[in-house]
Amino acid sequence: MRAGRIVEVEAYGGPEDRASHARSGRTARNAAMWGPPGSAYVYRVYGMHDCLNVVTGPSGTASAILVRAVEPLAGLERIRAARADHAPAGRRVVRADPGAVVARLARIPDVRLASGPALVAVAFSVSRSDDGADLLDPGGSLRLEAAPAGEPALAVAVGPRVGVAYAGEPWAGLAWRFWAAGHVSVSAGRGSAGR
DNA sequence: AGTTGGATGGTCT
DNA sequence: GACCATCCAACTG
Repeated sequence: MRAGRIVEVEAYGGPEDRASHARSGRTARNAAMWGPPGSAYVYRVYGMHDCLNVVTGPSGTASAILVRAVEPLAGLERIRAARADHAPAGRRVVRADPGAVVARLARIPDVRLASGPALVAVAFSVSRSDDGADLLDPGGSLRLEAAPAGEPALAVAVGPRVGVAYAGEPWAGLAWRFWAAGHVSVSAGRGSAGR
């Protein structure tokens, strides 16, 4: 079993949100965004990366929470195996030295194995076949669970969403990204504001 | 340590 | 035909 704690998310709305995939209305790609709360919306970006969202609004309305980073807590071996086995979708350019890839993965600390939206999907083997899945089903292979009772709450920082400048204002500037303040597992990409 | 460019193809214009 | 809710490698300093 693999498990982790979500430490960074972004909120996306319906057709009115110019940064949301729902901005062009309902299509085959984004149909899951109109699904019931607690279901998954999984999409592919840049032709190679899959990303996991949790639908939050009532059925018939579009919404999604993008899971941007997870702190791995259990199943580290399996998470590393998933990272090692992962072949970038459709890649044609062969890596010069496969050994270098293994060495690079070995240098990544446990806490940073799922520090990015596409990395979350790889670490937990989420793919587009999970699109529409019920994440609240206790028997499901991919589940969203409440934090254990008594676990101290994390301080939450807020800021603008990453990579949505094209949407223009007010959408690009909305502070709809939420992360655990100062947490090591938060993503730190180019467009990202970091921890 | 920080910055830049390449990969890649489905989706929408 | 252009864009894209990203990641990694290869640079520069």
